[in-house]
Amino acid sequence: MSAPRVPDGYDPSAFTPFAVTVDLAVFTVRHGRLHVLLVERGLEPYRGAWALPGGFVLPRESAGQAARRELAEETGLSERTAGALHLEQLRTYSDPDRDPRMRVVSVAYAALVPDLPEPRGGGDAALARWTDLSRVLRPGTPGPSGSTAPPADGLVPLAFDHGDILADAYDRIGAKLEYSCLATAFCPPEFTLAELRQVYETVWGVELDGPNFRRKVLATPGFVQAVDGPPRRTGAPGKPAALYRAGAATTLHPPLLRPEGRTA
Amino acid sequence: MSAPRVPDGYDPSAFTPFAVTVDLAVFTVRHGRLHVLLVERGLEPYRGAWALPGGFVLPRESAGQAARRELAEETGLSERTAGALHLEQLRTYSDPDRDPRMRVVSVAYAALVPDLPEPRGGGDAALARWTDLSRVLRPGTPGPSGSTAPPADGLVPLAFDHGDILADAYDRIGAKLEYSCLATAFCPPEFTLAELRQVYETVWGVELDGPNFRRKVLATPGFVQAVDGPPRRTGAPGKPAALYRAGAATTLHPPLLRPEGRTA
DNA sequence: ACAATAGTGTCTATCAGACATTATCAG
DNA sequence: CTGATAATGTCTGATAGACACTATTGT
Repeated sequence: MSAPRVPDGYDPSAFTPFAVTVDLAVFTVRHGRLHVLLVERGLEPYRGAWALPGGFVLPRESAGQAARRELAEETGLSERTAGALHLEQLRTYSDPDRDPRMRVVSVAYAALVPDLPEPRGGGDAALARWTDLSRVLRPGTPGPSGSTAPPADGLVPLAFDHGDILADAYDRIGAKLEYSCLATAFCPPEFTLAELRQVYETVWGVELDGPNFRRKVLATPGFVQAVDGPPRRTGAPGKPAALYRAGAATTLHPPLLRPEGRTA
Repeated sequence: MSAPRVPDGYDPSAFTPFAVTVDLAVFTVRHGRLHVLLVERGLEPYRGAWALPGGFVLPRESAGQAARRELAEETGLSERTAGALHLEQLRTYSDPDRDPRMRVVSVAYAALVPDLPEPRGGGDAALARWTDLSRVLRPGTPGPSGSTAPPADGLVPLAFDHGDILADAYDRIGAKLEYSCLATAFCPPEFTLAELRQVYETVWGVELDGPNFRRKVLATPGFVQAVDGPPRRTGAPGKPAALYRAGAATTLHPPLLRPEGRTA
């Protein structure tokens, strides 16, 4: 609760001080594979290990504002551009021992961005790299496994409990694709239905039927919006595809369920 | 992030100290209506106003542990009994001005409990009351409205941003009923399908067709599990109903969508 | 011409919703 | 018997998935 509702006589200022940070799981689709933005740690502990980008919440900031600021810093984008990206609070991690130095609770956010150039911002962003998710996470990972991720097989281990956070984030966006218009956040402002379909296929790791996907998407009012301009594009063989923009809708009714009921 | 990944030379101990609390939105179904557990504040600010139960996270506790401890205290149940109740992290509220006295971030949890006796625990629980949700929240509330809830029409205003938290919690459980087995958490250990159906009807505010509901629930493996004992119950007229227990499944595939696509 | 991709049309098994029917209780 | 509730069965319109087919491009 905001105000400690405590028995009268209790000292309301006797609270335990915590540090509060935000951690970001920034996803994008590159070359048909899901990637996540990671930074290399320059300080102990976990020096040299990979971690999710993030940082402290400042004295006059909400966690959401801190997350958006960090997102702009780490991607090297302007605050204005980063402000348009999809950012969503995931959950908060508060295990007393998640940071060996002090008591830190971290509010995790998931961000979805279209395919961006390699991060080349100043300062922190210089250490940031897009990493293929399969190098960090096994697709079949049960998600919120026990505590800090164990050094699994060929995977790159992440600092702190960031492996757990990343697994949770991956689960969440996979589930949200089913009942929200979120997939458009992975696409550039104008996109083809094939590109949109590939977002689903990449995140879910399945193949979808083109015609059926088209029918479903176009039947959902407000999901996408046709661009009337010249209906062509790309220099590849095949019939040119029509372009669409993200529509006004935010949720899908009914949902676009992934094949084989695996929500786990 | 857990560890501040900051430029070398920055002092990692120069973090802003926050107080961290948990707030609980505890729901139950009483007399066919959705109720929420509220406490009356005995201290300023918002003295005498109603608020969600909650309290500080202790030095060696996770937020989840704190939420479970508070749940036990406020409901007057034993830690053991409360440990079996459904408790789920909602999101974290961190507006810098959400508490006028100091910087407090609060991790909100939603708890679902079967119909319990009026809370009569010691201390804090003495101030707790089950309150009909319609006295606090308009069903058509857009949920995460702007900032702290304005003094709406005939509604009881809540302290701090607890009106927003409660609206978010209500949205969440309504949505979760669609794709999870959560509804059984509102029921006693053994329940009839009519009781389970009434949970959906109460939370969604709709009427469902009995036979179709039955068909759908029984067709979902692991949702409910028949109790082989005497298939009777209650002293009311009508054919006695068979009893069921919650099954092993946790998610529903495919989901049980509420009528009239209103997820908003 | 051929391969490749976009888009249209069709068929079918399945499912949700509506509702009739039967079974079993209390009074 | 009457009213109420549980449980079963039936029908129908909508939908998802599979897939054939046409249209338009690059090579």
